[in-house]
Amino acid sequence: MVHGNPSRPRLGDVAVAAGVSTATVSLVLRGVAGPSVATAQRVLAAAEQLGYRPDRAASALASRRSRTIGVALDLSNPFHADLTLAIQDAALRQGHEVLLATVTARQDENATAETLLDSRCAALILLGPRGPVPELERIGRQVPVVALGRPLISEQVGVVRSADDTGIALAVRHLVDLGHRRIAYVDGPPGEVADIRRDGYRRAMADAGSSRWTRVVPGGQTEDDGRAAAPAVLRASGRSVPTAVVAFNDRCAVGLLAACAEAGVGAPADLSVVGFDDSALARLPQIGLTTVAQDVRSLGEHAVAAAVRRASGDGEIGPEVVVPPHLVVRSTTAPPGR
Amino acid sequence: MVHGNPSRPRLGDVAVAAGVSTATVSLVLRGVAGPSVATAQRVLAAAEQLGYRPDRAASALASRRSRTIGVALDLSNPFHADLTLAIQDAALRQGHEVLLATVTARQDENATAETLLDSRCAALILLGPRGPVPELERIGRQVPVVALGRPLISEQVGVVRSADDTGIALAVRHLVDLGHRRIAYVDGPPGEVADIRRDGYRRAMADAGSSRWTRVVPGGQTEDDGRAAAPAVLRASGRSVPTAVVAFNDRCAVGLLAACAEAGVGAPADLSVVGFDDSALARLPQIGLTTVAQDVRSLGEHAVAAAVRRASGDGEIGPEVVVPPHLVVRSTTAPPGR
DNA sequence: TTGAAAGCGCTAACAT
DNA sequence: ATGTTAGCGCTTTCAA
Repeated sequence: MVHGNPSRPRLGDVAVAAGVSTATVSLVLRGVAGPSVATAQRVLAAAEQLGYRPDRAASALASRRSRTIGVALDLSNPFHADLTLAIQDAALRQGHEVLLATVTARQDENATAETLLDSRCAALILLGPRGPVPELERIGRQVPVVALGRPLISEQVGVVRSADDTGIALAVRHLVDLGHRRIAYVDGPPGEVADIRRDGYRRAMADAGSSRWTRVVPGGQTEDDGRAAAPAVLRASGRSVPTAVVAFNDRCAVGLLAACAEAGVGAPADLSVVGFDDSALARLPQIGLTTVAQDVRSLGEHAVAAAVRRASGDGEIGPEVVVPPHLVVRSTTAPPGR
Repeated sequence: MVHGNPSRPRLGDVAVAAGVSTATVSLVLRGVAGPSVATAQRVLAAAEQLGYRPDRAASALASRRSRTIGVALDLSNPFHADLTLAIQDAALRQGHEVLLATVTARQDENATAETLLDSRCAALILLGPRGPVPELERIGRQVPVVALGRPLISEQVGVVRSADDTGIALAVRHLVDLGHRRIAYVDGPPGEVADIRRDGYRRAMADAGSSRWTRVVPGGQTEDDGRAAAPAVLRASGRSVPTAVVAFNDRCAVGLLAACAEAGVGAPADLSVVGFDDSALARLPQIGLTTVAQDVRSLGEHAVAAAVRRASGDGEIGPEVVVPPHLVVRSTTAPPGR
């Protein structure tokens, strides 16, 4: 880059301006005890006046650490946007910067993590990582890693997640309270998250005394998956058709809703539908999806805290953090018709 | 970070393994001519075998440049997600990495750009930057900057954008063809983009011979803004009520649609609505918004190309790139009722 | 074709 | 309380 970066001021420039050594400037700027108040003020003034900004790359190189937290997300997932915003906020409040990298068809989870690694992030937060555990552990051996939203047991990887089973139970209980008995569940993509939610569904149904009627329909995590699940949900006749459905997540629920509407099955008149995440999607007036809301703020806060704790190596690494979700009732649920 | 980063292999390690100097390894790995094919192969093999990955920070520090493109986006804007995905793809194809940073309530455009700058990005792509031009130029003096989606004239800032006026004209023409005459426009937030789209609306109306009836209603760029615009759109009685509306963007259109529906005004039966962007929002079956689609792929490609060109300093910087949009007709437009 | 050596901008002992 | 002096991992002249 021949580009005209009029070489921004460096530590040395500040040192000269303040009439001290670079070491002193470094100490002052990092708030390390030592320099006298007088020099500190001179240095601060000089830095301010020159518009000095430390070079993270150089700093990271020299100190073998950084205050940058890398986040790997899937931009096509609206819920990830919410999570990331929360993480960014929490990180800023805790004095850290955030760098994002997105998973795409061309750049898988691994490559995304590597990109972040190459930029010397102090720690990585992976949103809903789907790759094999050994893979995650491999990354975890190179840098502190926190998996957000995926339950897994590993020394190498920190975990922050919502209580998915509780969340599904809230949804089922809500439907049961409305009078529903035949409540189906549209499954998610293979993985621990789907396992927990599915189990949560089965247990909640059993707890509600409705264990005789359960139905798990194959689904997925995108709108298309939800759409594809519709026939299986609506199939069968008479009393065997569900009056309500809990979907793996909001996107899935939205696809399901669309397909049902096309089939002449309206929500909540003919079918109650509950989603999971409370993403921006669910909040759209046109959708108005009753859904299990994950506490995004708390998840972000804990994820950053865990990442920082692991990165600084002090204190206990601590067990996984499980955040309770809550139900948000909107307009896709109602008492069963007839 | 005391963390157990088992110090990944360094250039020196590869050099030792291959029995050459670090200088040679550096040359080979960067594909610089010089080393013989034989040494090159040995080096490549050694690097591969050790799982060597260059340290971007060190590399950037030493070479005073990087192959990382920083993108500043607003995660709460679904269209930005689409754009970013396209940019990521294009960058990868052109051999560059992408780092993202999001604008939030706490971290404004400026701070976001600085974060990216601190990580030594070779260039910045700002998605729909809203800050004052001098501000952008200040950043542009420090690093090559490309503004995506905002028309502005400046030596310091490259511009890649859609032909917004043409886009609006497509929308108006579509409505006119359907038989609409009273077509209103819901404005966007203050700025060049809104100016161009508004002018496009006025011109298109004039071209359609409908210049006598025009109406520009204050709006904005979020769902709430669209929602707030509804009363003004629906106000007035008799023949003075519009039969169709073009909104500044999809989010605005979606909010407007919701408010209209609540007021008993259905689309497209009572009112046709056209959005702008063709974001994921518009594609939702529940929304099915007729909208002006920006060519995301092309915009991303050009933005990256412009950023790289500016960063490498070779070739002409070139004028702004304007990409033609096209109309996507879905289900919120139809001939006027009655 | 290859290697030696001097930095890039910063941090971190170790001196003073 | 402050300065000196090595590096961090890489690139890049300049010599060989």
